[in-house]
Amino acid sequence: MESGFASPRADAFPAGLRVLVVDDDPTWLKILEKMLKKCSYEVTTCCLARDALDMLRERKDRFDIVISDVNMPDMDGFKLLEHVGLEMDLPVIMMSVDGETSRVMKGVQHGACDYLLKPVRMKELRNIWQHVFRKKIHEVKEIENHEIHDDVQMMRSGSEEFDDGHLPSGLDLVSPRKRKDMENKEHEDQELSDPSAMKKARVVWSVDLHQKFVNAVNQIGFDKVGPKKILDLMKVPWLTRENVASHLQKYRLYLSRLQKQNESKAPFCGTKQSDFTPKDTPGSFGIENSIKMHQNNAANSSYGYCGNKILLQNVGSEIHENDLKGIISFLPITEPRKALAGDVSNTQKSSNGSRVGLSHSFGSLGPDVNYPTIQSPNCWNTDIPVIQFAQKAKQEKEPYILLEDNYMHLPPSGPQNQIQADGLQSSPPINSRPVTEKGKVIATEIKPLCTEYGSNHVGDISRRGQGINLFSVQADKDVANAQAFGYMPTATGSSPMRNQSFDQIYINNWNSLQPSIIPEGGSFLSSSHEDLEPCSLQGGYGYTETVGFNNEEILAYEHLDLTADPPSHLYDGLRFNCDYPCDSMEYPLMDRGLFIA
DNA sequence: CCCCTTATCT
DNA sequence: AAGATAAGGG
Repeated sequence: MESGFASPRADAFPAGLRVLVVDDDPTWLKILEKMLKKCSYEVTTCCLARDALDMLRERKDRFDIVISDVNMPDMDGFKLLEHVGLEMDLPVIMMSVDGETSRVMKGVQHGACDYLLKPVRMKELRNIWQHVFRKKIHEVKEIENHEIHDDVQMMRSGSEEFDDGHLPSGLDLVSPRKRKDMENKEHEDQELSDPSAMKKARVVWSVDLHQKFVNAVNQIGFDKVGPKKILDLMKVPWLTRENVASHLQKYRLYLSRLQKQNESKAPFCGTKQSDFTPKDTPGSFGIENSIKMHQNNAANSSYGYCGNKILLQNVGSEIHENDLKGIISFLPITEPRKALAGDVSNTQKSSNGSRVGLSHSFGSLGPDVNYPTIQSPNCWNTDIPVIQFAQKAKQEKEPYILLEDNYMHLPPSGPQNQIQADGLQSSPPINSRPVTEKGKVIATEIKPLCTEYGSNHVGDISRRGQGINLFSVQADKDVANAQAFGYMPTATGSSPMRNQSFDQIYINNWNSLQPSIIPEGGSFLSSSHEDLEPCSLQGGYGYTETVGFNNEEILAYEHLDLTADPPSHLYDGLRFNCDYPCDSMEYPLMDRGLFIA
């Protein structure tokens, strides 16, 4: 299904939304451009309405939305609006300094989908995608009336387009459901014309999304998190505070559940892996077991919140371990490097009665990372993480927003999973030393990922911070990613993983990051991973660089006075140091899991 | 108000 | 179970 919205990264919608800004005042242009870019939109500016019109005429599909000032010398904004409305089907947002009702009305009458008052606020811009989205829904619904689709089926059948992680073109954000008949049409139309009446599509917290979330949480600091802050840091325009709040609630819930689990099992930990095993919903793929093992093992390689805490601490924040309410506090401080994978069963058995087994593994983070490998042949699939979600989506009755490519990747059937999984699995982890425990689990030791910085930072983290099992199925993919990344800088060239599966993982992963890395360039897709590679390495691991930026700065920018240009260095700094990709790379090994238990 | 948390609903 | 929404509090 084609979409009018040909954003490079449909799954990252609305990142990459192509906005044309028209304003005769260059200062405003600049401000708006920056603000819009901060929303991860792709911005084109134009100070002449005529030029704008020309551009639009030249290629109607070059933009998703137009924002135009009302008062312009060469052409009245309304005129432009009229033309655009007439000649192309683009949502247009008008703006002006005054909010005179008649003007606004005129704008709306002429077909403006919105009317903004200057100074325009970030919030408003962040939201403009909705107009595109709305239009998109219209289209989808229209199509729906003619074709019968099962959404999941559709996704699957079209999976070739999606599998490569390249634009599935379009807002498959709305999963179209089967349409009964025309009876509903009126209802639908009503929905369409009145978005407020429309059932909101649920946000699916995909791996990537959750990753952003966790990164944000980490950045903020555990004791200081709040939905709003997280939202701001995540820089996902379409996300609402409520979304985040809800997710946060679940996240906390999950963590506390985890804690309890750990508390009760810890004394005996190591004695029974299965005790750790959460009750997974039985699945038809037969991967449940491995997943469980994953989770268990993953516990050993996930560092939860603490990492960042400690990082912050290192940078001067006054954070004490007990600040990590219930998250870290329940875990004892462990000596680093004490436990290697090889010792796992050992250490666990000899645990001193306080979840040491778990902690030990954490302790090994810095230099030695316990890395969960999967034995089951069909569970090592980059795409598998989605399964839970995908299944859910399948049975879900309401429209789902499938925001990340992961869902698109879902292979049609088990076998395919297996194939990929096998492929992946056959590539042994780097420097790995597999250790079997109870004949089920293979724990693999991984050497320091990034020794240069690892000793400084990660080392610290591991030393003091013990984590929680934030991993689930999804985590494994991410661990893999982390490893892939981690190894990049110091790769000795002998990494088989890199050869075989790195690219795939890497690309998959980066695809979803792209919008935030290249908000400016315009050519999302053209950026191959070669382009990205350096970025991931330098920016990704530049802990010291990124740490300097914090919320306040971001906010400062956001509240930037309109008369003044935002300091470009700051802006750039934000973009390159603080944006998601870099952030997310800061702690490549941490917090990469979803908390689906 | 705005934001956060908790409870409840779907 | 995962997310939305309502309710209550600072």
